[in-house]
Amino acid sequence: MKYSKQRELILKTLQEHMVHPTADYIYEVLKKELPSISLATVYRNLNQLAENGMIKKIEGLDGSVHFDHNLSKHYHFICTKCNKVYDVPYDVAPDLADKVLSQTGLIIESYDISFKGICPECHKKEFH
Amino acid sequence: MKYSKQRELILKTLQEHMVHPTADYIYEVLKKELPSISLATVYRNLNQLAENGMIKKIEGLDGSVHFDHNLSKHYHFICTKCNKVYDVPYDVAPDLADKVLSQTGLIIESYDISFKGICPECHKKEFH
DNA sequence: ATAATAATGATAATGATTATCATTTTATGG
DNA sequence: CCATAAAATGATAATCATTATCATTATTAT
Repeated sequence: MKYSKQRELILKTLQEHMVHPTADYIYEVLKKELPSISLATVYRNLNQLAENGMIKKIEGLDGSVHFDHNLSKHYHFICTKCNKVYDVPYDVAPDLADKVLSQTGLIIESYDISFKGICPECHKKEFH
Repeated sequence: MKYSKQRELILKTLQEHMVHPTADYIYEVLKKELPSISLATVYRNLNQLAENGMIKKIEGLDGSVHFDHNLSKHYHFICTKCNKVYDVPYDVAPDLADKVLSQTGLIIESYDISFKGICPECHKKEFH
């Protein structure tokens, strides 16, 4: 993997955004800094970074794809109102791979939990 | 929701297939029984059934969407080779909603776990 | 039976992602 | 430090799953 300014900027942008952005969101943000950047380059690099384990891909409720720079073990909470993604600490369900192995014999490489509910922000809005 | 033969057949087909089929797979199967059926009808009804809680939508690894007639609580194992979906029993991780609530304050409506790994079938093929 | 409502089939439209390809950038090694 | 090979880019066309549209048909309740 050869260095490129675009890839560096994409990774930096992902790390600076606490939300878990989509490819298109990163593209829109980066256009301000590097107007010549192409949407294809953003997709290419996000996928490449994910394949190399430098970032993670998350699937949203509505089928939307988000990216996460946080490599430490954790899960995700997706708001059913606004589709935003939040982190949930790993220790709510540690070592599930071992449990699955002993109960089913399946060898687990990785797993992800997506919790669904209404986030505090949207919950607030419900009551103005 | 009004009765229709198409919806009944779609639900029946889903129930008869142990795999968790995609909309297109169901369409291909049903065409043999009811050649006049339209792909749009299959999509429409699967979504409608899912909205009414009669079946469940699952997101695959590659972004593909599968449907599941099994409403009892359980999780999913997705093979990273063949993308097939298998069931994992609920009791490998029961009552996570309560744990998340007490640790984060987030109110969980539902959650799904997708385990990833290589399924026994693909594992066999690796060594012929 | 009839009127109201919902569902269908066919197809066009959408939207996100990927493929293509000529050009440019990066790494390397003589 | 140039020359070459390999990889990355930007622009855009292509793809593919899903959704929207709409005229027609089927279902339900009165």
